Amino acid sequence: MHDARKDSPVPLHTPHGHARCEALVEAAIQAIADGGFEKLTTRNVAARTGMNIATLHYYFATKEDLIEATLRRVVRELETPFLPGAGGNPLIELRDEFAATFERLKRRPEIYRLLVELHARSSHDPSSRRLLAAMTGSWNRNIAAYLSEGIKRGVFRADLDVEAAALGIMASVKGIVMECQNDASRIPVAERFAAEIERSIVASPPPSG
Amino acid sequence: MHDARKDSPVPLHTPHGHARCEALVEAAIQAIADGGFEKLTTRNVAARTGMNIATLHYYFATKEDLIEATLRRVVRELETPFLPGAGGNPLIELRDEFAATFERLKRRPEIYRLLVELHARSSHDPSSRRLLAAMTGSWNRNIAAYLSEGIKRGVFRADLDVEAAALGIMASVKGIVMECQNDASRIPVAERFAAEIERSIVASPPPSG
Amino acid sequence: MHDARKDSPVPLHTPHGHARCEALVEAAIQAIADGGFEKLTTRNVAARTGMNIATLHYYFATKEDLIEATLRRVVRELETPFLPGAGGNPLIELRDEFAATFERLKRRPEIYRLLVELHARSSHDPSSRRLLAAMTGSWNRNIAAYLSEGIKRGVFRADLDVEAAALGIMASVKGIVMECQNDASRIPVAERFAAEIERSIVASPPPSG
Amino acid sequence: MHDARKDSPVPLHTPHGHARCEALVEAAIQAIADGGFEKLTTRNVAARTGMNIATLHYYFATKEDLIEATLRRVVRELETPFLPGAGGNPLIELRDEFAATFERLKRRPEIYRLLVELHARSSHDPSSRRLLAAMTGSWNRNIAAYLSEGIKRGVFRADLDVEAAALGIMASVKGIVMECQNDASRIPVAERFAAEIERSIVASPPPSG
DNA sequence: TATGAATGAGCCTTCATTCAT
DNA sequence: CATGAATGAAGGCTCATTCAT
Repeated sequence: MHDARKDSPVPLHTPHGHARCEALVEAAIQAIADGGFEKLTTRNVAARTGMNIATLHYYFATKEDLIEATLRRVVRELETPFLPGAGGNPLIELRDEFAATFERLKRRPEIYRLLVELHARSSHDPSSRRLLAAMTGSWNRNIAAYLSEGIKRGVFRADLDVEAAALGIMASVKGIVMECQNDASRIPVAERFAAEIERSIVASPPPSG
Repeated sequence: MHDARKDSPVPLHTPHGHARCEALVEAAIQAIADGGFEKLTTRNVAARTGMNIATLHYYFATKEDLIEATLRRVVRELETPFLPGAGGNPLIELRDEFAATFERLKRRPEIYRLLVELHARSSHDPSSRRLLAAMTGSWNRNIAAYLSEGIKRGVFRADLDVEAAALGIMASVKGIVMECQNDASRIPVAERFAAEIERSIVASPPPSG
Repeated sequence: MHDARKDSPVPLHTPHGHARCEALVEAAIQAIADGGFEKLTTRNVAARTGMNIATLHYYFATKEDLIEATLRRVVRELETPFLPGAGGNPLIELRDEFAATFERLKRRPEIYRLLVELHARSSHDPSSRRLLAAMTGSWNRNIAAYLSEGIKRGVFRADLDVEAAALGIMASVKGIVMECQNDASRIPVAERFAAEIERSIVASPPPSG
Repeated sequence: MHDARKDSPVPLHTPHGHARCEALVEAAIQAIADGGFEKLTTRNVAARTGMNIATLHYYFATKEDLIEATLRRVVRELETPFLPGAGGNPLIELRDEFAATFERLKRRPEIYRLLVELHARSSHDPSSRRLLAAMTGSWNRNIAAYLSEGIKRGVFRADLDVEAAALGIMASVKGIVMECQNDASRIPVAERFAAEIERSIVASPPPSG
């Protein structure tokens, strides 16, 4: 969709240069997580890496470039490896969906902070909107794919509204993130909610007997 | 629920003064909706109301004061009138919950833009966090209350995990908002998802026959 | 020199109005003593008296007017009542000169803070310069007068350089003020210095015998 | 005596940078001399050097930093080189004390304007107070040292109250400055006063014959 | 490749002053 | 007389960006 790895405007000849870009992006993630976009200054980011502001601008010509690279990095990190291929079990995939969310919420909350910031930003920044749309679109397709597959296999309810359910799963994940972001103690409750969603999607066992 | 109208630091003697404060807050809402907190400048807000920057500062001593008043206003506007009193029908209330969301999403999307910004901001701003926590807490209690009432009346499933369901409903609402904010065409799909949630909560009709 | 009591631009019909002017001037003295001219704001002064800024401007059209009135008040307060008339004893007057300084340094240090501010200000403000010149001039004449009188009476050394001594006494007073302003513990030492000045001016007792 | 050259918060790598700091400090001296602290604005100082305001802030992070450096510079310039070493003649040193004052009063009056401002400021600014106290303390010790030395050598009166005399000399110098600052024509008179002080300190010649 | 130095633009805030009531 | 409301003009400071080295 985008012309590949346009993260840095500078041709990164050396691996050293690549590493510095990564460091800057990671610093930007932390900076935004710490204080939102308002507090994101090139000085701050550069300082976090021990680099000079001018050096930062050498790698990212403009602040906007750095932000784009940062958000792209967030999105990449968020792309859970769905491999709904051959032997993929749709139910497992659904569970993984939620499990990955909860896991990341505990281990790398910054990413979700940025996800919320990305949503906020997408309302007024076309570039962010495109990025988010791309991410949401592919995520949505993945979910729809394994839901369909699950229905075909009889794992999920036959009367499932796939489109609505796909949106619902994404919405639930995002909503859970918002609900738990500032209060980790709500995670267990959210996990019970996730389990309930699964149950409501899974096909009723055939009446035994 | 909130401790009085401390929105403005200036004792508002006249209704005229009150109106100007309102105008400033509304302008701030639009400004944030248009460009996020990054673009929220006192100049911008003042200009939108035709006032002088100094006049803005006459009503709100600091930018932070204006932001607080603005977020408080958003929260107030978001407090859907739950009237779970006497004849309140829990199922209707649940439907109203979603209906109000969809309605506002169409008619006054700015408020939800700000809700997302509020979530983003709450990660690093204690004042926002408190405000959001207060709002979420009271919302959560309201939902839990009508879920319990519904169970008692036999409208909702007897085995419902009230706590998880309450969180789930809030998460769904927020998730739907995020999903539909930049793409109104997704609203109908989201409505189908909302209907599905209702169904999964409502008690199964007794097997006829 | 100045056309009398031009302290307030408003004809003070009522004693009430006069009292408020006084209050404002006193508040200004305190404000300047507390934070120098830099911190002298009309708001601050008005607040100290419980008045509105607009009320202050009713009595003193401009900030400059208030400052002038304030400095004039300081000068007036500083004019020690020299009454070198009839029975005036020049030596007593000299002692009173220093005594009054030390007394005021303890009891009303604000006035000397303002005196130093007045000197600082006189370097760049013509109005202050004129005021200070007038004060210094009359003070100088007074001192010279009683020095001359004292010489005539044989109380002071006959070979005294009156002009230099008059300047010296003023300089000493001002210098003592600067030396003791921030360190009251130096006052006793300064008093010994003052006594020494007296001694060096007084006529040597005729060689007895 | 002062703890290093912390005048600028920026590590001055180049002599060029050092020169610009000097230029800014000198411009600040002129600005304060011209209009007092009230007229001291970063814009004004920057303009006097032809620099940008942002450039000023590159060298001095805050206005306060610039002021401190400026006052420190004044103090440094005021520290007359007393070299009371081996062959130092106490009487010469006393004369130099006054001579240096009169000389500077003619050649570089700005410095004394700032000295008066420093005294005014020291009443309310702790940093200025400390600086002034340090300067006064070391000056006082120097004077006391050569007075004592002079007494020991029989140059000065044996019954001299060293402490009081030291304070008196400082006070006289400061008072002379205040007296002559706006009226250079008074300098000759002040010089006669200074000569008188010398005389009153010097030991009486032994009665000849 | 890296950085010290520099800057134009802009931001939040304060201030003296005015004016209708 | 007195004051609430309003404002034009600054003032201190920050920021993204540039450029010579």
